[in-house]
Amino acid sequence: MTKTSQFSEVKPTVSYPEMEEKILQIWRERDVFQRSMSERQGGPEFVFYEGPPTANGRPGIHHVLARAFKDIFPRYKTMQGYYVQRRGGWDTHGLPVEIEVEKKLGLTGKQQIEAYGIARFNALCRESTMEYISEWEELTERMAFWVDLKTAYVTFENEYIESLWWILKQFWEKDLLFQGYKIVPYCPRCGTPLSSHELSLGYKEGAIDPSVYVKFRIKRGEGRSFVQSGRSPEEVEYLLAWTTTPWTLPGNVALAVGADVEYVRVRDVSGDVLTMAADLAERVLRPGFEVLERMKGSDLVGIHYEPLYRFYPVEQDYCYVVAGDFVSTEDGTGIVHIAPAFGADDMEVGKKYGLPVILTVDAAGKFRSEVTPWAGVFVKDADPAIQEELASRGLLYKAGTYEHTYPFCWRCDSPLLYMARETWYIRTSAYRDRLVATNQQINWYPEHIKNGRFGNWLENNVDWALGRERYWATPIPIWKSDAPGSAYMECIGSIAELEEKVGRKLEDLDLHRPYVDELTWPAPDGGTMRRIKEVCDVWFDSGSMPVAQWHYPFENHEVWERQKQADYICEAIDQTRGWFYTLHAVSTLLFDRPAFKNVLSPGHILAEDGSKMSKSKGNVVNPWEVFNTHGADATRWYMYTASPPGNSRRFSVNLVGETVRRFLNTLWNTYSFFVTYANLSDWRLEIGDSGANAQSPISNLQSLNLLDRWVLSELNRLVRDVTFAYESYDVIGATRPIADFVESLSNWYVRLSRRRFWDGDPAALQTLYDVLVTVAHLLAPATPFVAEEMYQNLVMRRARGERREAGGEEEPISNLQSPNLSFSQSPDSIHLARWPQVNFDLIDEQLSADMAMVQRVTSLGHAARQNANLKVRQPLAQVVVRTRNAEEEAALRRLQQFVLDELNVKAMSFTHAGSDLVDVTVFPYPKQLGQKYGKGYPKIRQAMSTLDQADLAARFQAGETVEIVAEGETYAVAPEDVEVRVTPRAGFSVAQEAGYLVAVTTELDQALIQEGYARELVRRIQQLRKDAGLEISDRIVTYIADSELMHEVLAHFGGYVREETLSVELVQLHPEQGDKTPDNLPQVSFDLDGRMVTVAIGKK
RNA sequence: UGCGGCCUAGCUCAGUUGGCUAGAGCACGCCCUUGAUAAGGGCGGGGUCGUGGGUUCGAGUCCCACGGCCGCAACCA
Repeated sequence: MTKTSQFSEVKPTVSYPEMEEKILQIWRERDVFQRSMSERQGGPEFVFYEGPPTANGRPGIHHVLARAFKDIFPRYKTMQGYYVQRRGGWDTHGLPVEIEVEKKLGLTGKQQIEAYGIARFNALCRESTMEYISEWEELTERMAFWVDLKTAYVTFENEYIESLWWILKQFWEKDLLFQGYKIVPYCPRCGTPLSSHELSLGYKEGAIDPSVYVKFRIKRGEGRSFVQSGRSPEEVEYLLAWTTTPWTLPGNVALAVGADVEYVRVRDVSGDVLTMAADLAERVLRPGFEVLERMKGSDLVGIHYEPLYRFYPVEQDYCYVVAGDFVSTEDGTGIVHIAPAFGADDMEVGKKYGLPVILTVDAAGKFRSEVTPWAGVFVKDADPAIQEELASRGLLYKAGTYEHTYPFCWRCDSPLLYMARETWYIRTSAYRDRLVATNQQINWYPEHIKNGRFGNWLENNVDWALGRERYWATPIPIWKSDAPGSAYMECIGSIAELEEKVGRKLEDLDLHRPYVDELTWPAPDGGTMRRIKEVCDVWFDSGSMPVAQWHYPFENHEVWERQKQADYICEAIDQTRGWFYTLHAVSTLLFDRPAFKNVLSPGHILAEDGSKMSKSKGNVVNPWEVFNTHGADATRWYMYTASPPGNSRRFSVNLVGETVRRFLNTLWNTYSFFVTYANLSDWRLEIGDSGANAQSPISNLQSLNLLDRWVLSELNRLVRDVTFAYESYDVIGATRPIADFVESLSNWYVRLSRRRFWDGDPAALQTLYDVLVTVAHLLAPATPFVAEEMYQNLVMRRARGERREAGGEEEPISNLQSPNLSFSQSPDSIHLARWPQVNFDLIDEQLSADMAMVQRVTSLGHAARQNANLKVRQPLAQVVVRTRNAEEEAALRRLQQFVLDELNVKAMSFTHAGSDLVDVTVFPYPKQLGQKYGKGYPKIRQAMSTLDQADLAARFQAGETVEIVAEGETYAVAPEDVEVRVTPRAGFSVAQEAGYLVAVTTELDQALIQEGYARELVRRIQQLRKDAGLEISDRIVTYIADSELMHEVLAHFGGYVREETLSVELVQLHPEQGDKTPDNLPQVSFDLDGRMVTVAIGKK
C-alpha cells in the first residue's frame, strides 16, 4: 500500500470566518439542509414552529440569539433520526409596516392615508414587508440557522388569510366574537389610538393636573349605617371622591371603595357630613372634624347617590357605591370616581356591575353636544369651568394641583386621553380556566415562566381586543347590515362562502382592504351587507400560524395531522404576552390543547457593560461584525454558554473573542495535532471487518493504556451527559461540559500522551481519532461549522479514499460514534449523520474519580514546587502525598507514574499519622456525625479536640471505633466518621487543599542537578531545531561549547540528550582551548548556573 | 405600585437533595517540565455569598422582612 496522507493537513491557526465560508459552500453544493429534512422523512417527527419575524426591519444581534437557540434542537433531533420540517415564516402585517410607509410618504395620520388611497397605501405596505428580506436570508444562512425560507409561510397571502377567516368563523359560531368597549390611550389631535409600544415612548414626569375633591350627595334613606346613626332625614350627606381629570366627571356612573378599607363618617367644620377613607381624613379634611362613625368599605357598597349630571338618559340602575380591588389609600379619599368610558379599571368595574358607558367626548377630544355647558370644548380646557360649576353647586370640597407621570403623544406631544373605543373582542376570558389548564401541559425553560409571568398573565386574562381601525392587516370577515338600527351580521369563513354571498367567482381577489370592503350583498332586513371597518391585531396572524401556515382546513390535512402541535418553539422572553400567548390562546380556544409542548425563552441581550442595547446609545452590535471577526460558531457558542438561557447575557465582539481563544482554539489545536501525527505515522485507521461481524475497533481495542481508558471513559460520560441535557432542553448542560472535556483532552490527555503520538502508537491515535470524531458529533448542533470541518477531514476524506480502495464495501468506523455505520455509507455531512451512542462499558467512574485526584495532586505538587521556587525542569527526588483515605492512596499508587512524570520527581511516598514528619489532627465529618447524632455533633467536635490527636489518629487508623464522652453522653465514632489530617514539619515544600497534602523534597544532589542541566540542554536544542525550521524527523549533529560544566553532564546523560534531540553525534568543544562553534550553523548561547554555554546544530 | 427574575472574588458566572476548607474564566501578580497550541501552560493573591432576622447540630442553599438592579404590567382615581 502506498503511503499517502490520510487527512488533509491542518494548520494550528485558522481563520474561522474563512473556514465557515468554505463549509457553507459545501452545504450549498451538496444541498445538505434540504437533505437533512428529506432524508429523515418517514422517521419519527419532531415539530418545530418558526415564530415569524418581520422583514421590514433589519435583523439584529438579538435575532441571532433567538435563532441560535431555535436552531440547536432541530439539529440535535435530526441527528437522533427525527424528521424535522423546518418551515420559515414571515410576519408581514401591522402598524410597524404602516408607520414605515407613512414615514416614507410623509403622511401623518389616518385622514391623510385615506386621502392618499388605501389601495395604493397597502400596495406600498406589501412591498415594504420584504424590504430587508435579502439581509435576513443572508444572515440566516451565515449563522447556519437552518430554516426553510423558500417555502416560508407569509401572513399576507390569501391562503393564510383564508385560514384566519376560518378560525374567526369557528370563534363566531362559538359566540366568542363580540363588540365591546376598549379603553385606549388616544391622541385627540391625531385622532387615533396609540399602541402600547407608542405609549411607552411618551411618558413624561412632572405633568401637572388638577386635583379636585368632589362631594357626591347620598340619596335619602340609603345605607344601613346611616339609618342606624339616627340622623334626621333632612340632613345632607356626601361621599367624598377625588379625581385628577374633572372632565371625566360628566361620565361618572359609580363610586368605588375598597371592601376592606376602613372608612369614617365625619362632620366637617363646615357642618357637612362626609364619608371617606379613615387613613386619609387627616390629610384631606380641614382640621377640626368630628368622627361620627367608622365602617368598612363593604358596608358602603350599594349606597346610591345623586348623579352629578344628567346629560344622557340612563335606563339601568347606576350611581351607587361599588367595590374595587384597585382602590388604595395612597392618594385621594379612598373613594374612586368611576367613568367607564375613560379608564381601564373603570371599564372593568362597569362591566362587572352592568353600568352604562357614558361617552361624553367625541373623536377630537371635545365634549359632545349633549354636554351642553361645554359642548365643543376640548376636554382638558374644560377642567377649570367644570370645577367652577361644581363649586357653584357646593359640590367641590377643595381643589389643587397634582404632579404625576402622564403619557403624551410621541408624535405631536398632546396629552393623551384614555377613552373607550368600540371594537371587536375574542372572548378569551370565557376560556380562562382552560388556558390555565392547558398551560400546565407545557414545559417551560426557564421553568419559572410557566406559573410566573405566563401563568399569572393567563390567570388575569382579559378578552383579546382583536380589532384595529387600520389598513394593512387581515380584514375581520364580518359583514353587517346597514339598515337603520339593524344589528344583523354574518361572519364569513372562506372565499367560497364569500363567493356564494356575492354570487360570483372572486378570482384574483386580494383579501385585503379596500378590495374586500367593496364586496356587499343584500341583507335580509332590507339593508346592504357591508364589511365592518376593523382589521385584525397582527398578533392574531402569527398566533394562528399552526393552522394558517398549512392553509388548513382547506388543504394539507395530512401535514396538519403531523404538524398540529409543536414539540419545540423558542423566542425571547418578551414574547410571553406576544406570540406565546396568542399561539396558546388560539390553540386552546380552537382545540383545547396547547400549541406547543416545550418552549425555551432566552433572556435579552445587553451591551458589554450590562446596559441595554439601543440605537440611541449607539451600543448596538452588528451581527456581521461578529461573524466576520470571530465567525458564527463562536457567536453561537457564546450565546449558549455565557449564562443560563433565561438570563440576560452581555454581548460584545470581545466577549465572543474570548470564546474563540478558550474553546475553539483549544479544540482546533487538538485536531491539528492529531492530524499532524496521524499523517506522520504508519498508523492506518482501523476499520475492522466488513459485514455482520463488524465491531468497532475501539471496543475491541481494550487499550491497556490507562490514559486511553480514562479519556474514553470521560468521553462516554460526556456523550451520556450531553445527550441527557439535550433531551431536557438544557442548553448549558449540552454545551459547557464539552468545553470542559476539550480542555482536559488537550491539557491532560494529549499533553501526557505526546510521546506516544510521536512514536505513532496506534492505540493512542485510534483513541484520539474516536474522541475527536465523537466530539465533532456532539458539537454539531451547537457549532455546526467546526463540527463539519472536522468531519469532512476525519471521516469524509477517509471515506472517499476507502471507497476507492475497497470498492464501496461497507466498513464500520466505530460504534462509539455511530453503530453499524460504515465509511462507505457515511453521510457526506455530519448533519446527516447519527448521534453518538453511549458505550456504557467504557465508562469507568472509579478511573474518572481517580484521575481527578491525580490531577489535583499534580496541581498541588506544582504549587509546592512553586513555593520552593523549584522550576519543573529540575528533577526532584521525592514527592510525599497524603490522601484522604486508604482507597485513594491505593488508587494513587496505581496511577503514580502520571504524577511522577508531570511533577518531574523520581519517587512517590505516602505519609500518615504517626510519622515524625507530620503533625496530626483528627477532623470529625459534619455530614456523617451530624446525621448520626444531630446536635451532639458540636459536642463531639469539642470533646475530640481536647484529646491527644496522635493517639486518637492511631486508634482510628487501626480501625477502632472510639467512644467519645461529651457532657455526660457517650458517642461512638467510627473511623469513617473522621478525617486524619497531617501536616509535614520540615524539609519539605508543601501545598494542601481539601484534605490532600502534597510535599516535595527540596534537597538536590549532584545527579539531580546534572539531570536538570541535561534537560535544560535538550530544551535549548529543541528550541533551536524548531527555530531553524527543521523537520521533526531530521537528524542533526550537535556542537556544545563549555566542556567544564558539561563534561560530567554528558558523561551521564549524553545518550539521553542524543536520543531526545535526534543528534547522531554530540561534539564537545572547548572554548578555553580556542574551539568555536561553526559560524554558519544555527546556534544559541545561554546562561546555565552562571556559565555561558553555546550550542549549535547542523542538519545531517 | 404590583408581579417575576437576579444579587457569590475587581468583572462575568458555577455552586445538585442543606454537610468536609465556596469554585471557574477574565483581569491582576509571579513563573515557564523536550516539536500540538504564546491566540499557550502553571502557580498565586483576592470572597463576613446584598442586609437583617428565623428554622437547623449545621445555611450561599430553606423561610420571613428589607435594600439594590433588571424585566413585564401599570403610572390610574
